[in-house]
Amino acid sequence: MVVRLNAMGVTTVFSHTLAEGSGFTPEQVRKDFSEYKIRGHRRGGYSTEKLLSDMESLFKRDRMSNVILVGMGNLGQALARYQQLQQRGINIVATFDIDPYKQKSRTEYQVYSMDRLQEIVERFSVLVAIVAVPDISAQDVCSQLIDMGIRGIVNFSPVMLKVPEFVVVNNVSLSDEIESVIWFVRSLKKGPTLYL
Amino acid sequence: MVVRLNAMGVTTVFSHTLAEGSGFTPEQVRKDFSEYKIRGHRRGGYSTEKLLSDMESLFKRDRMSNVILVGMGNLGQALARYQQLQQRGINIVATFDIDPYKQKSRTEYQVYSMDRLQEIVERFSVLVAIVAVPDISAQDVCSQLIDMGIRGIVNFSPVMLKVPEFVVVNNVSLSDEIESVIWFVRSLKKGPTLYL
DNA sequence: GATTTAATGTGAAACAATTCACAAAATATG
DNA sequence: CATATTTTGTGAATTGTTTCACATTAAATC
Repeated sequence: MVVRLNAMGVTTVFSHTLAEGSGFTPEQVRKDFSEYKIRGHRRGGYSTEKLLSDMESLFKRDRMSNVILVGMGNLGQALARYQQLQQRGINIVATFDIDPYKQKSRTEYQVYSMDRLQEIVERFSVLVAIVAVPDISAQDVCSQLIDMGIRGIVNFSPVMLKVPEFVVVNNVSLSDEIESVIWFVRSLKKGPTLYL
Repeated sequence: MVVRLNAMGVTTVFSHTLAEGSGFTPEQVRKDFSEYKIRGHRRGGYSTEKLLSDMESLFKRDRMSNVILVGMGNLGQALARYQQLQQRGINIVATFDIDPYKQKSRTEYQVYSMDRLQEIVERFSVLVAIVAVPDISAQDVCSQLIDMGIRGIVNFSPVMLKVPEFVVVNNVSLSDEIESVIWFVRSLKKGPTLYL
């Protein structure tokens, strides 16, 4: 958003502008900026240029993050072709699948077989992996990854991965996201957060 | 999870079992069940069979929910082929795209052009739509959908949709999910929740 | 059948997040 | 240059969520 504004030639933004565009309240925006020592001007708002550089260093978007993608089924392939990741500084250095036929896929990426994992993780010192494999193999793949040095996992499979506490896991469930909207629409009030 | 346990012949579960498998604490599980009047037995835990039927009626998974999918790019196609949705009672009744060539896609779904929207939303009384179109067309598509009676939107585009208050929107950003893991791994402490 | 054990169910306490309210600063206006 | 206006920055109040602690129940054991 700030990128767009800056590109449009806007030099300053106000907390309420950012809030409207991002779904937060102006107070939340200011509190969060404040906590990370990002300062604005009393009356002139925030400078888009300064904001951009502050946020780049804060999120460390200045250098690209190398990640690997394991599992080249439907979702894996979609992620591999997903433009936005590059723009956000997320660089998929390699993709993997047990099935060598997935190599035929229409992705520009080469799909490696699992036995090349070690080599590539080491070569690019990759710390984060995206797991988009079927549930049955998720835990197995996950354990392998951790052994090879992976310390962060974005898990698209619907199983709770068992990991040591020094590994961070983010579980993303597309079904849950859709189901929660269905729930809201049907009941028009807040439902339980629990999906088993 | 409960489905699997029940299929395996397990007749009772404890709150701590469910907690471990789902990433919540036992207290959270019990509180949530309690709020929705799902009762267990003071020593025998919860009956999987009863749980299953209670949850089905609670989430209204007993009948299928009809949704439509707009935008058959990479992500759209992946979602259209995503098995898990069916299992969760989410039924994609039709898919749409402005580009008629997307009809050639390897999906079993027919891809309709946008002018069939009205007809199909009405015919199947669809209330929820999944939006996986490029950012530039997101707001436009969204407004059309609402005019046609859609009341819930799962938004995969990176723009904040402007909607009337009777419409519920769930914004899902795959980049954010990945970036947050990168953040955690790099800093090993909690970062800001704000991504602009 | 008395006692121990293992679980639920739920108030109360602790903690976290959000909103409110307003002083301080900087610009704009007359 | 005095006054009004706009916006930040942040304590204080509110609201929401998670954890704790324990009474209650039912089964298991002795």
